[in-house]
Amino acid sequence: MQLKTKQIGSRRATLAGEVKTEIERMIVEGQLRGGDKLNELALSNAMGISRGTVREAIRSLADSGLIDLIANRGAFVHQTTLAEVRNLYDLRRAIFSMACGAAARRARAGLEPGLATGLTKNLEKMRAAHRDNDLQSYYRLNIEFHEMLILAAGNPKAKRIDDNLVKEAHLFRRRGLSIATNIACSIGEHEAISAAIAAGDELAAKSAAEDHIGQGLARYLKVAEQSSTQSTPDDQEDL
Amino acid sequence: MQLKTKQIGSRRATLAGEVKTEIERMIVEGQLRGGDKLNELALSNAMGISRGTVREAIRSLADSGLIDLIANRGAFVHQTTLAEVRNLYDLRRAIFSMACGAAARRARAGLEPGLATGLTKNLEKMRAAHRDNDLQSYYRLNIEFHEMLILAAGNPKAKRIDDNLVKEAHLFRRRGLSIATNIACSIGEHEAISAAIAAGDELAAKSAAEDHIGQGLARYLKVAEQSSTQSTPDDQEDL
DNA sequence: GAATTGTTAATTGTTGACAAAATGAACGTT
DNA sequence: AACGTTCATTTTGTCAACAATTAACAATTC
Repeated sequence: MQLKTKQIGSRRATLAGEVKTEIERMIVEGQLRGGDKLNELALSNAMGISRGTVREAIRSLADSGLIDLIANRGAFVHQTTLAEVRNLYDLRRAIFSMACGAAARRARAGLEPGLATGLTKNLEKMRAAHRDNDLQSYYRLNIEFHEMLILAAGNPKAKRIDDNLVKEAHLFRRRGLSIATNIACSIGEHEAISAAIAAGDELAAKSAAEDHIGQGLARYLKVAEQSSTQSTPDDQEDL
Repeated sequence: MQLKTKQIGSRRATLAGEVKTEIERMIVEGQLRGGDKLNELALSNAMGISRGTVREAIRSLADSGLIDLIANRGAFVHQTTLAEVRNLYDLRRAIFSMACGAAARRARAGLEPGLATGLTKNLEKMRAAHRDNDLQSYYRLNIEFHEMLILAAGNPKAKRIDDNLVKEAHLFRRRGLSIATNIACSIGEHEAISAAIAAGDELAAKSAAEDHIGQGLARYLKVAEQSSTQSTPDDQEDL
């Protein structure tokens, strides 16, 4: 008899870890914005815990790129510039291309059963979401598509890095906008990737992936450009 | 006249930061090996500082990939497996290729004056070091070559990620071996990269870079294979 | 003798207190 | 008004102590 009941209820591993994810959430969801200072005392009071624990959480978050640490002055939410966004996308393109190539290779070798069908199913749902104008589903499916691929590459580190890159890019000015506007521009690109994977064509998968991220940057820049010229009010809801 | 020279020489910003680099050094130089536990109390005693400071240093190091954190059990030096080495090299190839492409583009645009001559000078010295069998210089020049290129890409984040990847790959079994044996196999590859950069040929630079890292992995695996089959004693000195 | 259960020692998690540095306001001088 | 100085306040850096968890080992049961 093997009972794998590791955690009753929803006990936590450590407090600091919980605080870390909470701070990360606050940043990604826009509750904390680029340039904002993370006051240790204020945070610890707000959360009802000790300052040291908050400090530990901040430190463990610092290397991800979301937070800048300045000695004796504190921690600040990183302010991503346009130039950095380009650099982040360059990195992401390189990594995602590598991942899709690896995924194609592994699929061809039979190491990723269900990947091809998973991708096509995702595509169907995405077309449906587009037809129904269901932005929320579309957004979720888009993330799922990328996740399936980068997981299929069999390179956990690549996923971790990519996740961090996405989060950091997300910090540039008003996010959200790009999502709402870019809807449905990328289904064709997804189809190209999916087809290459299904065919087990590594090179085609790589170039389709590169193209996709490149187009994504172009769309992103276009929207960022627009929103910066017409002085939009702050938008904060997102998902 | 007072120019706010707060830190002359290499004075520290914070104690925890110093401890961090010290622990990192211990790991990279092999004083601490994969699987070893980082005992907070022992480290703090050895360094003559408080446990909390050591703890903070460990936490800030955890996300780099060098250290695994297990709740309530402590911190352990990450044990890199062969499969992980392959994955790390896949990532490194993607990133370095991207970087060399960007460097070529920027060089063509005149944004990186001195890059081409820097590379050729490095190559000359490297040939000399090879001729004289000066391993130490060769090793240093090799790092310098890569550094020049990844800096010329104008993507600081790429450099940070690449540095971490190298460190983590370094953790696989006995390092050092690969360095001693692989000497001088890669000058030709460096020449190809340098030529592509000088010509401002982005595509050629990318493929030369990919080839270089790919060959590097092949060499690495060959040596790792050898050393694992003949049960070598521990080697620890390195540089 | 092997496995399970108490019991104790070692280690990590968390907290509060003190020291050092930075911030900002009041103030005087030019 | 601009600039520097002083000084109180705020905030970060470091430390030592306490609580909670894990690991080691003896005691007990079958």
